[in-house]
Amino acid sequence: MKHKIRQLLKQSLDQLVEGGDLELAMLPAQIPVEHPRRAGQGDYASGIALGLARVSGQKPRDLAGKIQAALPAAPFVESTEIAGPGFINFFVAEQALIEVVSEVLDERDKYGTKVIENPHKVLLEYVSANPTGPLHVGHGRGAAFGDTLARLLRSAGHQVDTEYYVNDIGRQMDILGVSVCMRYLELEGQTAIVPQGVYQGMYVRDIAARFKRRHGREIELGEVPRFEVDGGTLDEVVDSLIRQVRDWLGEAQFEMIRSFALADMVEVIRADLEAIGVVHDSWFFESQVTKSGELEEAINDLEKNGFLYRSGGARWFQSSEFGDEKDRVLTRSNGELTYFASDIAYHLNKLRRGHDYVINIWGADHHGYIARMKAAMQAAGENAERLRIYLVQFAALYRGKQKIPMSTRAGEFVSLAELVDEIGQDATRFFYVLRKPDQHLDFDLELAKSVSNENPVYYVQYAHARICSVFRQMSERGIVRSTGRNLPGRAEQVELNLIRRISKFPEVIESAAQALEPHQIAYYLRDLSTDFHSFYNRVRILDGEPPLRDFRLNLIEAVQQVLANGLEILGVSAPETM
RNA sequence: GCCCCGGUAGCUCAGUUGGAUAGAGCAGCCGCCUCCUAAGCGGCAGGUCAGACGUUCGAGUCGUCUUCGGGGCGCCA
Repeated sequence: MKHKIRQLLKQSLDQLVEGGDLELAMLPAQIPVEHPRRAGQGDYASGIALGLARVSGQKPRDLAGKIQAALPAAPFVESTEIAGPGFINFFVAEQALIEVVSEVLDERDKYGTKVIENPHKVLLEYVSANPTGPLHVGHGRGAAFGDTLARLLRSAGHQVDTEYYVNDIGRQMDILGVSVCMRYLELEGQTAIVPQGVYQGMYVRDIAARFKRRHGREIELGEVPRFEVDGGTLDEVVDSLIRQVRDWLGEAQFEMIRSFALADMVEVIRADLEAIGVVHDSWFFESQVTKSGELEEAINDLEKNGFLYRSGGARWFQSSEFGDEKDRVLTRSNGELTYFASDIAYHLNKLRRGHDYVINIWGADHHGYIARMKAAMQAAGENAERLRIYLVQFAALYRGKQKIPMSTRAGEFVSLAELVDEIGQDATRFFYVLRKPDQHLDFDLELAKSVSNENPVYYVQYAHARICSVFRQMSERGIVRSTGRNLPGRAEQVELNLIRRISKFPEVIESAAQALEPHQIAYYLRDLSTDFHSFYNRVRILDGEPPLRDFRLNLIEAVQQVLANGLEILGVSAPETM
């Protein structure tokens, strides 16, 4: 409907250009059409005349009048008016609104979808937390956001592939391996040490226990040494411990434990995600780019293009050439590659798979990496514009007023799994997505638990369940709807409000998808639910005269459908009873 | 010191790319179940949009500065 209004305005403007009242160059790329805030100002309004007034040297209201006069007639427009400083308000014909109900009932779960004019093929990477511990509440936000975004974009008509990038090699995995070794020792009745810097959480014991069950017989502990952990910085102690454990167990046995821990951890994470309905299309392991040689190729590309140099025994990438604030190390002076190096190879891999855009959802703590990653893509000869990186702000966890620190290494965190256990998948997802991504999120556990019955998600679900209930009643009373969809007489205000809201659903999907803002859907559903609950309280649907009754049944069925479509995007269930 | 995000009702947050008289939920107060689910509805009250200046017909929205809060600035991941 919005597009149709815009179309009318465009035709009018074109005519004025032809008549010499306006010049083509003055026209904006997109003609503004909005919903007036106040009732009585029409269904749609455009401030186009206000914008054009200055550049064309005409008074806004005069110009608005010319535009209005040149508007082509359209059956769905009841009337137009010039209002305020020069707005053109559009009043939609009641009949056109009523037809929206039919439209929803014809299109069903397709209503509101495929609203994008030129669909893209998109690769969306999100979560990608290191497999060194279960997901915590902070990761949950990225997971809920990313998954909802994927659903939203698909719904709007884009083609989306989702991926999880796993850092499966490097020091962190060694530390995880050592941590599991220590807990395994404990299970064998030996004395183990778990100094600071080694993963402390209970989940490490669980991994060790599963390892023992599966592979306990294959491990030869031999003489367990006394581990030296004195002196040096935290990092030095940890590195020394890794060496000691490797020497003691031998590379083969250590690798066995390390790789088991990795696989086990990945499974835990996969299960954590599944518990809130998040499933990635693919999982990409960092080791893939090393084994395939892509890592070397990537570095060669940069070298060939002349953006690498050596200094202080390390190999640097000239990211400052592309707007980064300083150059970055690719190969450390000890010969090891940084994670940045394999990240470059991975992102080149993604950009070369044939998507229009590659979208990354990163935690806000990674914002310093955007410039260097885009720099690397450019240096390697790719169009960095195709890589879109979006940040999701942190979720800080509170228990009442008490802030809960979150550290995987220290084992202090509230896991996502615990959260979902306590407040459920639907409430968890809705809570996360209710905030726009660039807003800090204070997740108060006490509150989330105590107000769980007042969570907006139940308000929306309740609307859906209530409608289901009306249809159950209808069956019980043996009521059979006629197939006609006309409304006898005039619609009431509550009905029109509801229909207007339904008619906006496609616009909301378009807007939310365009802005990558899933929260718009959540707020829309809440508003739709409000309109429905109002309507429900105002009229007795089943007690009306058959023609009116049947129209209202169609109306709430349309509401039910839109609620279901919207909840599907959020990954929240649409229950039939509550 | 530099960079990113934020500051809107007592609390948690929206605010449709600069528009008309700034909204919702929770908390508070007053009403509504003989009736399809009261996890609901109606009403009241609640605001210097952190502050200042600027841009213009018009600013919660854009710019500069100040201030407060969160995060980031490594041959860590």
